[in-house]
Amino acid sequence: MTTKEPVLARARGQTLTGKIETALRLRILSGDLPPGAKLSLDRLKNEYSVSLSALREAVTRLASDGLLEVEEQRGYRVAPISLDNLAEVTRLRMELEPLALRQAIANGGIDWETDVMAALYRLNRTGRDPKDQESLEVWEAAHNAFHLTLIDRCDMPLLLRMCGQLSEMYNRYRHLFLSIKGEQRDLAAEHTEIAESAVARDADRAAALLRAHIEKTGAALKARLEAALPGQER
Amino acid sequence: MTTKEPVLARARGQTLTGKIETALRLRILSGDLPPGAKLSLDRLKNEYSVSLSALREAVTRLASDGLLEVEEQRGYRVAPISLDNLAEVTRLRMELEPLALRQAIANGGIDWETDVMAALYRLNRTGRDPKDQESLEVWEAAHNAFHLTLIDRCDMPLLLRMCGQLSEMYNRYRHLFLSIKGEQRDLAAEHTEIAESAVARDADRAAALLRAHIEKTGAALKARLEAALPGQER
DNA sequence: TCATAAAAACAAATCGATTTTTCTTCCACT
DNA sequence: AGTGGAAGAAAAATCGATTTGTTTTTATGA
Repeated sequence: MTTKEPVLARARGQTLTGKIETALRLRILSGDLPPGAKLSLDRLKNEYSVSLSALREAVTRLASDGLLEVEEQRGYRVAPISLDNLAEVTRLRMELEPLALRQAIANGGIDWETDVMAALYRLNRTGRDPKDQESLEVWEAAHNAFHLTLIDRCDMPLLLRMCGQLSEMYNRYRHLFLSIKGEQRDLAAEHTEIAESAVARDADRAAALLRAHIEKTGAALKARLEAALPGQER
Repeated sequence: MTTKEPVLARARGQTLTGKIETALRLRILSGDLPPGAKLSLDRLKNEYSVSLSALREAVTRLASDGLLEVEEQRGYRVAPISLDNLAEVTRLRMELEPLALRQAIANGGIDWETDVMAALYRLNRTGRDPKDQESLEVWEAAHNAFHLTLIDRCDMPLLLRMCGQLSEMYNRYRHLFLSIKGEQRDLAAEHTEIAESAVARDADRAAALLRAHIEKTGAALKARLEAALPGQER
């Protein structure tokens, strides 16, 4: 549970609704609002000191991003998690991100190549200290930026939006279930290979590597989730 | 421009917001609210005799479905159309629907087969009379139902939502630019082939046929759109 | 004791009015 | 004439209160 004033004040230049949306989004992605939890609009309204109208619009937007589920006349709840859902998100990312990457390789020029290598450099130079919450956030930001930079030049707004939403759901699972300790992979090597194939215009190889990268992360998450949700059937 | 009372009264059991959403959605898809048009919330509020809160939530939902675009502090406008957008929608449908179809073929049993053949039968028995607006609507409903039935059993809610949104955008282009007169294709034969391959569990063939089917429609629409938007560059 | 139904409590949906922001017009000044 | 900017108008965002619908509780009859 976070305090309210700082969170709302931080995001400037936006509309109030946008600020609340951002604040709630962070709480959902971080697990502060756990999967399946019912949202009391009344309570949130007081917590953030806003009117129902603003709050209502914020949760409507979050629902459309798949972070909340809405039952008419019965309120909102945080989107539940499940093995099925994780499998679908993984599967769709495996299809869509390589598609976007191929297009980006076709469209991108020297600027794009530069951006990719820059994002890779920053990511590989960013350390993760399991004990330091802030370093984890910085690493995640760099990781997200790297994946986005790879595909950003695909020039397909709808596809980018889909990939963005899927990544967001993915990050929630990662926050909830993936501690760094268990990681046995050389992530840096994987990222570097992907970036270098992409910049070298080897679309087939880059797409295959990206697909495998997503699949591996998905498998790791699945293992953790299975351990955390014992007895639940597919 | 439609009258208000009947439209809102027709959709029962829903929340008021839901009714407005449905009414506006129809007007956008039919072209009654043309691409790029600015929405005056004030005018719509009076037109439908509802409060701003309800209307606001309705347009927020439509925006999240990609039918409206929102600029903060500056209002909503109907999503514009373009060759680029049409190309992206076509491309994504070509990727996603076959993916869903393969999964449906893997998952579906005798019930699914039956549903597919039933939807095919209804579609092929539904005539289109260019002069009769109602017959066009009936045909379109049958057509949508057929495509949805094909992939419904993929058991991937996120994927189905994406396909649904893309189809919706597609149907808008069809309404705006595709008269039946120019159609030189044997649509019934295409649909029949797809359905029969699917039911016969020939996933590769069914997916390829569906992909080609979408591509052909996309090409036809592109030609019409190019004719209608002269001088506009890709 | 259980089932049923009325009623009280609670929460979501809607409303009308107010505040804030953006857009437009018009005037002063160079 | 052209630029800058202030005043007014229009539109979006927000608010607090009311209405409508859902859930829970309690009382009644079999």
